[in-house]
Amino acid sequence: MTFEKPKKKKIPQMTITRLAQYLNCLSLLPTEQYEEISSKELASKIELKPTQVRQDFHHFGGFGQAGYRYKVNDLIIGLERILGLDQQQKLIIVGMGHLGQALASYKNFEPLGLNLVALFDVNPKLIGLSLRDVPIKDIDDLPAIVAKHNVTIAAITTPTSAAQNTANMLVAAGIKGIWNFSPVNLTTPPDVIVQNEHLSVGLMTLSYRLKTLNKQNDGEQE
Amino acid sequence: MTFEKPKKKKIPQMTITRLAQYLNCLSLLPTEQYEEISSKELASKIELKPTQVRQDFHHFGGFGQAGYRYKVNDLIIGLERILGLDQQQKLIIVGMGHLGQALASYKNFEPLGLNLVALFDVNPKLIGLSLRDVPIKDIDDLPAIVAKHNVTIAAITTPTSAAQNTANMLVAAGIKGIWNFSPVNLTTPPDVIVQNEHLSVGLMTLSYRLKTLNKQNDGEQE
DNA sequence: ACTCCTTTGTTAAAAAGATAACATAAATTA
DNA sequence: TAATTTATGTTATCTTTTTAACAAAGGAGT
Repeated sequence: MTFEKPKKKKIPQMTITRLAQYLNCLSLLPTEQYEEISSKELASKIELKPTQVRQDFHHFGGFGQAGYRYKVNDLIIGLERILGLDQQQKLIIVGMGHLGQALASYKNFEPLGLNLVALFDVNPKLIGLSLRDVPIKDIDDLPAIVAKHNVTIAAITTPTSAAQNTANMLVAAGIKGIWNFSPVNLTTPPDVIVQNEHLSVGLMTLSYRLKTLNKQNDGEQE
Repeated sequence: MTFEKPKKKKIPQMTITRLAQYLNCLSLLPTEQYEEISSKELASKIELKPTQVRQDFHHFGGFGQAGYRYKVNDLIIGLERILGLDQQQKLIIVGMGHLGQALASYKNFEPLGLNLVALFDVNPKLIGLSLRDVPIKDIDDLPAIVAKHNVTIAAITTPTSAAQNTANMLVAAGIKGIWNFSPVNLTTPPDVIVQNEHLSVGLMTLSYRLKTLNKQNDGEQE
């Protein structure tokens, strides 16, 4: 009912990840068809058990009441609030290679309350151009732009070799959260949050799961 | 010593993820400087405790012997083996938008034992071109190419609306592992493994962490 | 050669997380 | 209107995972 405060108890990291998954899943639902949804239905879409969903919600007091199913809209609003997506934040992307361009064209930032302010690169040929009306700036202008627009989040999509230097520059400019797409484990001050998006880790996990599945099916031959 | 079999005990999912992180981290080390590494050093790079590292390794019998530090090369080889990266596998990418191109230019596939065989798209203007000597093919040719080269893994980088159909096609073609970059929760048979790379989930997590950090610093006002 | 320090492997304890069981409440049907 | 079904909130139990403690083993220095 309240979905207000974590009540001083620690929220498990995995719960937060799942809340984000719930929200991602819910926002993809056709709104006409799904005005309401049960924990059972939602769980099945993410391959979880209904209890897990309810327990996750319970950390925040729950989002419905006994007997009713959840109202999808209430869930979305509540989850957005918990995840801090109700307050608009400013975002930049550093490194306009393929990956940076991919991110810049990503349409789902605005619905998440993220406002893409500027893009950065060192390549003079790119500087001055725009992607989706967002200008590509010289990396030297970064501190000024971050300060001017009060940017809090930055995505690093530079080559590996430039990642740590970029991070240093971002920290110096006052960035609070780094969304890191480089494989590097960045060194940053404790008050700066780094969210790693190490693609190779996902790929390795997939490889492992494939291998173990095969072993099971093959009767563990080697 | 043996790092051979999981000994019938279940390996925690998080352990696998960490093994991948260890490997990612180790492969970035300058080889001359780091011939050996201790659990303490490795742990600090990923912000873990040394015990965690040793416990993770212990599931596989360990990689060193008491008194010695780990030999980086032994670790790398052992981890690659556990993760199934020692056996070459074939990979394709479906969807040659920015993200697909980013993936295709990703240089770290080969070191992981992944062999990028072909790229696919529906856009006639792209078909026939090449990226890093890998040809872009018509999506209609997918089944034949998968069968011919014995491709096991496919990355989905299509638009959201095409993701499920693409998955269906991949499954029909005999793909065993799907590396899914679309936000959709795909429906697939149980013997097909889906590794989701839901970017928005990472972003939401970052947002949450930023919010809670601020709350702590602000003394939980609101 | 012996002691001290460092380091890993291993086992045991503690903490955390997921699952199940149960109480409560609304809607539907007889 | 009462009974049944379906649903969530909540608490308790059980399982998993992490952390700590300890034993074994090599290397360095005296």
